[in-house]
Amino acid sequence: MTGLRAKQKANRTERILAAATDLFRTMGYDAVRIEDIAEAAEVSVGTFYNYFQTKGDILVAIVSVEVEEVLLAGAAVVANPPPTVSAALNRLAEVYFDHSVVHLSKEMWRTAMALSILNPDTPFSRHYSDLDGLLRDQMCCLIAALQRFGTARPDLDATALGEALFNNLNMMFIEYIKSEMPLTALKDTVARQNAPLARLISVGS
Amino acid sequence: MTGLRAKQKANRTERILAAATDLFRTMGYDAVRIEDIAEAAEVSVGTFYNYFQTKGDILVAIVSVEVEEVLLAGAAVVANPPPTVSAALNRLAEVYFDHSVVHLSKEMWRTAMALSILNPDTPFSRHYSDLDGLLRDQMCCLIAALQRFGTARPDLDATALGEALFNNLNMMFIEYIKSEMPLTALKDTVARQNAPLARLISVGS
DNA sequence: GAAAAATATTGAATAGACTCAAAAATAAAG
DNA sequence: CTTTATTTTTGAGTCTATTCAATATTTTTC
Repeated sequence: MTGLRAKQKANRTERILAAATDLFRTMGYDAVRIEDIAEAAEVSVGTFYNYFQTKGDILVAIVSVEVEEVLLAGAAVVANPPPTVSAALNRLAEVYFDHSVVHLSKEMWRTAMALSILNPDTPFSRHYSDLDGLLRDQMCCLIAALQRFGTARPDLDATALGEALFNNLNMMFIEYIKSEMPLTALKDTVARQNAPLARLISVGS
Repeated sequence: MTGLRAKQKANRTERILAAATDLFRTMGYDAVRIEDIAEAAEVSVGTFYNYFQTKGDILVAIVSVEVEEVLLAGAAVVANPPPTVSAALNRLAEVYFDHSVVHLSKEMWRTAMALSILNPDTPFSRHYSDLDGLLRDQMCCLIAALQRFGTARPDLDATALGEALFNNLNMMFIEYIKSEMPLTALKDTVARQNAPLARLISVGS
């Protein structure tokens, strides 16, 4: 694994990823041609396709890196949740949304999500879906944690609730990237949607 | 408006739609070229683009027709809901899913959903989003109806709940079309997710 | 009904994602 | 170090969605 080939392969993967990330961010996904990425990475078009199956593949790879960060940020919330159900749900949503929006434009998110639906069997799409699954699990863990802390009613299926709550977040995020909606409106809407559920889930409703 | 032009336009729209529907269903969306559709509709490629902005546009148009049927089927459930919250939620989900699956393959759904995310400003995408909004409203109406019937607790924000419940359905449907999951598994999963919420929403939980 | 204006059709041309057979680079064998 | 085998790179070529200037059709005007 220390052969010349392995080193060059790693190096090229990095160069292509870096070039694509930079170009996507500055010019937007659509405006970037494979030829541009290849040129910036000092590689031929054919080689690009040796490293990534499609143009979308590399975007999903880039987006996956972000989702991993979101996951990390979410773990902090789950480890130390706010004292009420409502605050906890809204806090996790806020952390998710805030982190999702730092490095990636709505266009990039739209494209990545669309491609992960369109082409679910590509390796990077699968990875993306896996990460999504982990986020969902995180929401379930949050509910379970709230139950352990005595904040949420213990007689409820934490998994079922977490899944539904996360799916709502996810769908609202899609709504957000599809529209001109500002981030604050997204958060407000989700908070409004979470409110009655939080009340019902709380101990002593 | 009864001019020759208007008649021909209507006729051509119909021919193109019919040709595309048939070809998409028999060969799958990807395998069909615009040229094929144009030929089958006895029209030139250029004319196709006079009637539909993109290849995806015509698919979204076809899918929208289905969504309109789903909407109609859902209205029947809302007008006459089952006697428990749980049964009502699951009934609506079942009606949605069953109708969605009759005429359209998973590939067609994947493509249509992906395109409506990717390209939200195209006229047909907007129409599709509007229909989605109506479905969401329908779920809200169902909750409100259950409240009127005394089945569901009246002290809850029916809109917020309906939105969240619908978004969960929608996200699970995306999961379904992305995977090999059979329809029964989709229904079971949604039923499991709805269960705790239904219990909480019901009068006298 | 002929001429002018408005609208629609057409298919050859464009652009860009993706492929693939030949060439080059690396590794393994002797 | 050569020779052979394996892996990788390469870019010209393919395929298709999409465009657009020329052509044709329909409508309007007189």
